Amino acid sequence: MSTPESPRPRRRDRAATRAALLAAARLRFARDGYDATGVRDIAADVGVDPALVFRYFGSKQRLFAEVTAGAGAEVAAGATAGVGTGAAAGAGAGAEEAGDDGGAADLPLWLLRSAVAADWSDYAGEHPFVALLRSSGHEDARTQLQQQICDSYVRQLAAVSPGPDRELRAELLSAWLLGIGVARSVIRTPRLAEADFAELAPYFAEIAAMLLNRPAAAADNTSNTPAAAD
Amino acid sequence: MSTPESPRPRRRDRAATRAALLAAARLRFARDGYDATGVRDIAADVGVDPALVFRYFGSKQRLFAEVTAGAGAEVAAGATAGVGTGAAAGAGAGAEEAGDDGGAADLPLWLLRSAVAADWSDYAGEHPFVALLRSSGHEDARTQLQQQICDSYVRQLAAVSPGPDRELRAELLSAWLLGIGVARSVIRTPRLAEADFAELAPYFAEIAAMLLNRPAAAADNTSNTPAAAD
DNA sequence: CAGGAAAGTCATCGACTGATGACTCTGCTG
DNA sequence: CAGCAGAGTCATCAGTCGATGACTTTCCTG
Repeated sequence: MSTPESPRPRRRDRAATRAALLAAARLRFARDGYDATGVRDIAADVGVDPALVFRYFGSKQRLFAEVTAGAGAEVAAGATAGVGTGAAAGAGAGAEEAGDDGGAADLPLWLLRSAVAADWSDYAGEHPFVALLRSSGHEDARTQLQQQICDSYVRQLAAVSPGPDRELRAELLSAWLLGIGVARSVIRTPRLAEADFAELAPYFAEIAAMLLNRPAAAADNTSNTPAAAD
Repeated sequence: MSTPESPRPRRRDRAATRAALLAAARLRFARDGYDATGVRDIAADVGVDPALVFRYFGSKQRLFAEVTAGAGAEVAAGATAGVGTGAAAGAGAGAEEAGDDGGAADLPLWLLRSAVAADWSDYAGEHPFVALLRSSGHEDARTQLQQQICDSYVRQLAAVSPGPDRELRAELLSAWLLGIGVARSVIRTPRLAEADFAELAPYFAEIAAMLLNRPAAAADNTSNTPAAAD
């Protein structure tokens, strides 16, 4: 339904057909998840016979692996090169001229924008990580997800964070980014689902700075922290 | 594998068999998701014929609906009655004597403990929300998830938060809780997956207090301001 | 134009899914 | 003991899934 089929019988082109199948699979997997996506659906989107999927990719699993590898590469490329350049980010929000003072301090905001405002129309409108989460029942998806999140989010956030426990704090912030994506597009929490980048940025920037820059927060508020644990 | 089958042919008891099927389904759905769970699997766990599932629940969908309704009720009951009483929370961490100072200020920490330290062994060891997320491909699951999260998390967090935008801030905190659960059990981020409640509580308490108590943070820092904290 | 490599199609397989209805067996009651 | 209501089982259906291999059609090349 997404790809309008042309009346012409589609000129034979191995590379183009393969790419079209890959794009259709990317969209389907992102929107419906691995299990709910059938090989016949993907082929129907492109307008070819389902057998071509196996001809070009070997199996549904391998097609999925190729899709997720591409998604991971795309996110990783953006995360490493995006900060400071501001490339490939402008979608809905208007605030694009982020101060290019240092770059490192902008990383959390750049990740937030990538999560809520970037153009992920190739992935059913969601950040690839959230889309990949739909297929988390499969080992391949989880492995890719863990590796890509650690590489793209945690490692870089930890790199701009001083003090001990900086990995834990980086993972906490990564978890927040992920949770925001899930809440917006999967659960559709009313207020958050319609918020744009400009509305979330102040809160996120303040807390990200606090979390990343402060090694060990105030440990005195033991109102109900387990004091006798250790 | 989870339910040890007794060698005796299982005395006939409609209520007990129904309850056993429900428990087995809860575990399977939580661990593997709706699609990956077969009616035959559930019946095999209990040791009865798959046809009994349809006899007692009508369809797989209705069985799933009953499971999720129970999960939602369990979470909601804990969220409404748990703060101040500290009931049904002690699992891994030993501290149960929550400071009964006010109750409202403890809500975020209570939710965190419920997410990372409560005994959810009936749900494959994960918070029901995270478990339910595995079946998010189905409308029923998403509806339940949205309703329960709004009722159990957002509404109560917004109730203890002053000022404008308190719903958005409550949803942001709810998203963080959700993201922490996903990162810990689905993605298995290394540092966060092994952290316990005591390790996370200081960070979470500080940021939750900041997010909930401050109506609108500094709105000028769209780029980066770690300075205008307090 | 002739031929062949390759792009694409067709029919079909075997396994598995949720679901149905007729059946058997158990255990309580009179 | 007889009988009956109902708990549990069996065989089976219709549909879908991923996957395979033989087939047909296209298009480039000589």
